[in-house]
Amino acid sequence: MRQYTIPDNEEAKQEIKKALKKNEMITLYCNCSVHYKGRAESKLENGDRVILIKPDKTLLVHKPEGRNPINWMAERSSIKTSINGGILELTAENINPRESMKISINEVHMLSAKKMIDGIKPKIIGTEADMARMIYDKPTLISNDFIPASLEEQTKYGFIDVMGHNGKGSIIIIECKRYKADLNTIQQLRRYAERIKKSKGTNNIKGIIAAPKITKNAEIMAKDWGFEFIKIDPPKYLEIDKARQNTLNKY
Amino acid sequence: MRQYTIPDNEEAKQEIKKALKKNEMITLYCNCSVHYKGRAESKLENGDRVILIKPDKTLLVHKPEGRNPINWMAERSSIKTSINGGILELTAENINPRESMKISINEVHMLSAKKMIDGIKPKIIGTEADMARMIYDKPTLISNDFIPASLEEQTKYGFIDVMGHNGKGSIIIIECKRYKADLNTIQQLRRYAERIKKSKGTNNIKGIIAAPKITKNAEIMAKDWGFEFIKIDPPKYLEIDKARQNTLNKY
DNA sequence: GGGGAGAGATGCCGC
DNA sequence: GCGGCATTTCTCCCC
Repeated sequence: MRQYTIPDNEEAKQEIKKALKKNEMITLYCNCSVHYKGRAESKLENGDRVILIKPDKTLLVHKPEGRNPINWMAERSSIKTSINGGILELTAENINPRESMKISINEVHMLSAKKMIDGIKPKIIGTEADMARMIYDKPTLISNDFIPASLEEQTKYGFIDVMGHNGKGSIIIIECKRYKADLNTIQQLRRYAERIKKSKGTNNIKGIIAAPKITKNAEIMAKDWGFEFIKIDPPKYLEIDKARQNTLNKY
Repeated sequence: MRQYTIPDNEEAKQEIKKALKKNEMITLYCNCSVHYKGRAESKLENGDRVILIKPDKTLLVHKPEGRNPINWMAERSSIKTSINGGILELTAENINPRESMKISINEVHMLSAKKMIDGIKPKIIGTEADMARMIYDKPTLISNDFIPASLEEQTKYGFIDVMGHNGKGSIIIIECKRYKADLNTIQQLRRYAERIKKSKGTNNIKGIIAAPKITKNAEIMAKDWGFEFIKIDPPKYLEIDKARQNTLNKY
């Protein structure tokens, strides 16, 4: 762990070089301007920022507000340091997509660098895939005659969250949304329905939207296309655990 | 600017409290685990992380890789500190959407805090809106008879990038994409076209996709629906400046 | 605040 | 690599 408060730019440059070489996590508090050119072009005038350079050479420029970096470079960027007329310059380059960034630092308020280890991945529950699994495991959430057949089925035109039938010749396809179904959701379902109609040569297809909420316009469009909206919340921890247990108990 | 290397947890707690009160930008290098519950549920086991707490009370937990935080809380979160069995705990709460986070910190490797000022917003060029403006200013990019009428217009049919006609009774609607048009793009255009057909009672509508690239399937679907794909790149700095100058010169 | 759509979206998985 | 799509998406803008 190395820390420097208000180093002069030459000292900062040396420390950054060292830390980059060692693949350390680098944090800079500074006043800087940023130019980016690549997928678009952007110019950010002088202001106070926090710069994060990660061991994988992801570069983030953060303002004092907001969740997202105001500028960034994707991982594996090639980062160089130099001093030009007293200004500390960081340049970063990427190929594919071709992009470059120049950060002009007037003053470094603070610099820290440290080796970091973290191979841990988070467990997340309550995603759309979890919803689909819940419905697959408990089809009565949809209807008493729903018989699920496949989960997250890959078709050429996208994957269908849950697919099945009603035992009376109707194919049932379900699109899950973890928050709110919108126009896009209906279009998605419509695209699947059209593909199946075409490939199976049947009109006997029932489309279902499973979500906790739906926008007004999406509801109208769903009705227009004969789709049904069923209010279903994404699962919580315990329900998931129970469902998994049930699945395990079956075998 | 205050910096502390390997403070004990009690000292770290006091400093964090102070910095929170002063709305400073706080950075923590630490080993911690994270629990999140709200829009979903997640659990992240112990590892080395960088925690950023912004003056607007956005909280970010960053791993040594990747552009996005592995866990976060939206701005205005209410953050509290405590020590429990030697573990430094940060809890954050938000209402609307209801969410909470608990970070359990084993050891603080480094802590820094500083007041930051930055009201600057970036200028970005090369967005979809820039593309639409470019086409509006130079309609021959589309065809020799295209007469643009509206730009980025909120119609009751939706948000149509560029809309116009060909002087011979055909309505022309253009959907721009700054990178690659996909199935979604076609569906979007299709939705607009359908709504206009319905409300104007005409079939004389030409849909155009303007983008540098298009996916294979999107191209097939576009042909199915009689839409035309025109390869157009988003504008660069100089072209934009020229276009703006032209627009200015007109008035 | 809801609804709709873009973003320098990112990230994941399947082919 | 492309393609399709979810995301604790975020962010902006309009109604």
